[in-house]
Amino acid sequence: MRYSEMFLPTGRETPSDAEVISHQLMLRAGMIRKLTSGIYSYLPLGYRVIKKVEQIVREEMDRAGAQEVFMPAVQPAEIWMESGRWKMYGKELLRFKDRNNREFCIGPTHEEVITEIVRNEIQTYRQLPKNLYQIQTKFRDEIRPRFGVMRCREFGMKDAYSFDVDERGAEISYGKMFEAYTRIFSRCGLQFRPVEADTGSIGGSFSHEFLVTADSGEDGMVYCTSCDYAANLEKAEIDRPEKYEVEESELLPVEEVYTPDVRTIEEVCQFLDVTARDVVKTLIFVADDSPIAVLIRGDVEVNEIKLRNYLGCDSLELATDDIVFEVTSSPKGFAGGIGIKSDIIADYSLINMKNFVMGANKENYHVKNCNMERDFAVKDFADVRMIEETDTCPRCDSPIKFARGIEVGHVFKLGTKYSKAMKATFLDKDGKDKYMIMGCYGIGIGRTAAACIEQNHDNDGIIWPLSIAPYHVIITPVNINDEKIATVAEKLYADLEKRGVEVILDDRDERAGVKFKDADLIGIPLRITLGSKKLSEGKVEVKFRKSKDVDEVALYNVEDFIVKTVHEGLGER
RNA sequence: CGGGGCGUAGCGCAGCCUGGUAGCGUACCUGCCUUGGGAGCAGGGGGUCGUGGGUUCAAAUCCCGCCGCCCCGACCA
Repeated sequence: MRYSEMFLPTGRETPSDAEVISHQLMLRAGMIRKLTSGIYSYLPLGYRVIKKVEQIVREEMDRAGAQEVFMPAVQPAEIWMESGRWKMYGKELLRFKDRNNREFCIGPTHEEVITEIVRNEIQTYRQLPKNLYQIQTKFRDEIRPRFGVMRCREFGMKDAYSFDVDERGAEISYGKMFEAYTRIFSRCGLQFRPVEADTGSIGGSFSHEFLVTADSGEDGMVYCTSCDYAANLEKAEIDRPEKYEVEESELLPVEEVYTPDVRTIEEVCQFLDVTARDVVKTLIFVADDSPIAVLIRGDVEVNEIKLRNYLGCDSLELATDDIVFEVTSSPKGFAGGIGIKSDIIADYSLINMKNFVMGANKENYHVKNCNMERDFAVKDFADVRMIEETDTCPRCDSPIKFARGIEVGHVFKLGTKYSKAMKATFLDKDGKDKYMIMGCYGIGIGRTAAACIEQNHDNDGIIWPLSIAPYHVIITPVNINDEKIATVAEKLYADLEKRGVEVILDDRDERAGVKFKDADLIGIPLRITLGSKKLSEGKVEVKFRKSKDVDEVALYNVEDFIVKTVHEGLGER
């Protein structure tokens, strides 16, 4: 395409409302424009990238045996009521009524629709397994959209759904998707890591997130320095410690101490001259309307996801001040295990604690030398804390490390959650009706492109890998008014297009510097610079955006050189 | 939903405190000049100052309501 004819509004200035680098660069490179909060248009350059990502996704999904479908964005409330999610999904589900006052939503995901299709059309095990996918616009009314296209409300997503006759089959389907995802993100030129993840509101038995490593990522992950264990921070397990008796620390008598206005762990430590490891903090939660006390060592944090999973509750939140008063008979800051009016769950971190400090359930008092069993009863011990960098790998006990990442893909083994709720059954070999075992698999398309920019940019702009670059090559004639240069540029442009190379001819009557800046900003992997001096020697320059290397190539050879470089870069032939 | 900030030309911002002809940079148009990393000079076009009301002789500026956007938190495949 001729640059002069393109709709490519690039900008020199960084838009003030863009926080992360990918958002800034997508705006500056004329890839996207915001319509309203969390809702973006893709301009031609951006849409070309999206289509490249989609194409890679299609090829790898098809290779893995999945088939593409296209489902409605607008969905009737009935199927969501059937699955139980009309109530569960909350405000993120955008709901509305049609002219007949019937309720609808805009699909944030398509488990209900696909299950509705499959249950009607599949009767026997002979028709299974099946894996169906689509690439479609989703809508999730995010509480706070941010980071441009990375966390927005309307976004393009590939979602796939597998249906199997048994657990074993479902695991094979899951494995195929896992492999396909690995290929997809590799082909997109991303550095990523699959990590064990929580299943969240989608539900199901286990899942992996594919996180693109980036400091700007919203997800924390932990990985083992020795084995291949890696998990989302909110999922990362912590082993139950061995119980051991320490001889010299015999149980001391309980002692109530006056601690006026001493509420936080920090204040308690200072006031009583102890460390946070000697203190137990007591948090009151409300799980599905009933209060529960969680005891945990003072220096570590409660992992609410783990707690929610352990309790098996739908809603979980920290108790309000009045509920705290009801349960502990004291204002916030003095809660403890002794005499509390609720069940107590103790984190594993308490197992070896003796003679610890705790709130007294009495305003302005704490208790020293508390001990479990002797002083109060714990209903159960559980792993409900956030992992720390000083912990060790739950699999092999080696040191672990933390990193941040952008979630670009998520695979779930759903089991029968939806097939049961929506009665998706098939007739098995033994003549009995059985529920299909499902899996679901998502990839955020726009987010994948944004993640790629987070990982591949420099001060001058984006650095696309060839596989998803909007164009492979940009031809930059230093002076379009120089007839010789213009002629060569035109011929090279036509020849490269003929060979199937995606090429921009920067035929604008601009100074060279302007063209260079734009070429760098939009991140085209290869630039052919045509200047009069080199041209008179029969040479042109080929500049590599990523390495900044410049190759001098003979004019007669440049077409082949480019074709070869592009093919090699795309991993062809 | 709680807290904070912002809304003035396509973009980035000043002006507001202390009311009195709406400005700067950039981008855009015309001409000259220039042509290997966002040149220079001259001339020019473009703004209901988010919106509704109030105060005032007079409101971008002061007061009240509303809307939008951004940030922090809570929340979230």
